[in-house]
Amino acid sequence: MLELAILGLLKEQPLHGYELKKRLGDTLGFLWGVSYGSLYPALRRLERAGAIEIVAPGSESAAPASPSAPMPATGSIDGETAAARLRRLPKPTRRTRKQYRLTSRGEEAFAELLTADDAPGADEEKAFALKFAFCRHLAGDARLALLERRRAGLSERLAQARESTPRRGDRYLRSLAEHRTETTARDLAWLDELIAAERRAAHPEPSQEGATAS
Amino acid sequence: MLELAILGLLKEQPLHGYELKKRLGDTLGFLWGVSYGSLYPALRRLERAGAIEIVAPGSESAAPASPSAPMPATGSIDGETAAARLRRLPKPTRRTRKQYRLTSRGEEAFAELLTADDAPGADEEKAFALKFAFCRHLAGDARLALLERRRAGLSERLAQARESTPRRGDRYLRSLAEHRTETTARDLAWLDELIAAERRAAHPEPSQEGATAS
DNA sequence: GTCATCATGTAAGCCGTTACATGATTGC
DNA sequence: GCAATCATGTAACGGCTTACATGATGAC
Repeated sequence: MLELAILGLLKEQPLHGYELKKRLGDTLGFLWGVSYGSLYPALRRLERAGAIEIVAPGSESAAPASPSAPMPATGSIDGETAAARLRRLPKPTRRTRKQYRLTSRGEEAFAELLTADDAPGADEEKAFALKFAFCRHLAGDARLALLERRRAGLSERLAQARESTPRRGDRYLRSLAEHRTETTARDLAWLDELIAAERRAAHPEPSQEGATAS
Repeated sequence: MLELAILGLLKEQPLHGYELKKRLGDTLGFLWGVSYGSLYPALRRLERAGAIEIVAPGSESAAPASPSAPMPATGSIDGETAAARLRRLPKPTRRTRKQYRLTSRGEEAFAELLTADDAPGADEEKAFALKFAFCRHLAGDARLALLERRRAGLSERLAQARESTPRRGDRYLRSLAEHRTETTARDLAWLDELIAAERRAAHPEPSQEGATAS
């Protein structure tokens, strides 16, 4: 899971650990928080596995123009602090940091992780969310497969819930189960929309008028 | 977490590990699956801590009439198998099993776990769901406090999401974030209903007609 | 006597966490 | 020089999983 996230972010641009952690919390933050204690070991694992490599420290200036956030996006900071922050712009010449870049092996690994359907149970939720967050890197059919696999899982869960839920337990437990069932149903509806959109994108506008058959 | 679930189930009736696991998957199954590898060690921990104790093997027949599922609830089993299953009814005289029962220390521990507000982050979701599932054992005000703590957490999360979500990322990431925001909003609405219901139950029908002031 | 089920447990490992230790760079 | 921030790492531990090992009981 963590490795998928790392590879996904590094695919966009080379980063060092510290920055990586910030991005992780920044763009995928709503999924989960990563700590250095797991991030750095993960980076070393990935490096040993040949999925990522350290960018030669000399080629730092060769990096392409930063694709996002040229300004620090001053959120709720008072003017003074913001000004101070602008004054000490990073001046990107830190020597000790290790910039990592995805290798071609890493690209493969990323694609595999993104395509693999991991065993059900466990974090299914998070696993799907993470894959979905990166699914722009998938081909149309693979993306559709991902969505439909998830759809199948949710659908089964919903069926089970509908079958065994309503009776058992006290009023709180029932309310909880009911709420969860509703949530699952909504997730399913969301997925259906996504799938429909993908289908539309795949073969655009096959019917101008007339037959609406399957 | 696991300990709370165990104590909660044992509060209702004495059970042995194997049965406990079944109940866990049965009534709380939608929360998570427990394996023997964690269940049995947990039972030993709880026993050593004095929260539960083994029921004297002689007093087995003293158990009250089984409160639920007098029939095995034959789901999708063909007639033959079902009949066979009925024929070999448990005849509850297994010698090797260890029936556990909650002690008064266990009652206290359960109450504490149910009342404690565990540090944010982590599984917040599951932690709340579990507590809520057992919240019939709480006094009205404590239950209200639980709901309101959760409400506060969700509310903050929603605010954060609304602030930082909409811009960043590609269309998939945005769709995901949006869907999650909606889900959070619905969770919040659900909680509001629950809280309102609790309030109504606490001081019932203060207004017959006229003033609807706060 | 053999198989399925009931029942309890241990060992190894995964995946992450917190807390701690260290050091470079920069602003003041 | 001092503090804040940037940056990397290690150690210890937590909680849970899978896989394995063991054995009692009852149906046939």
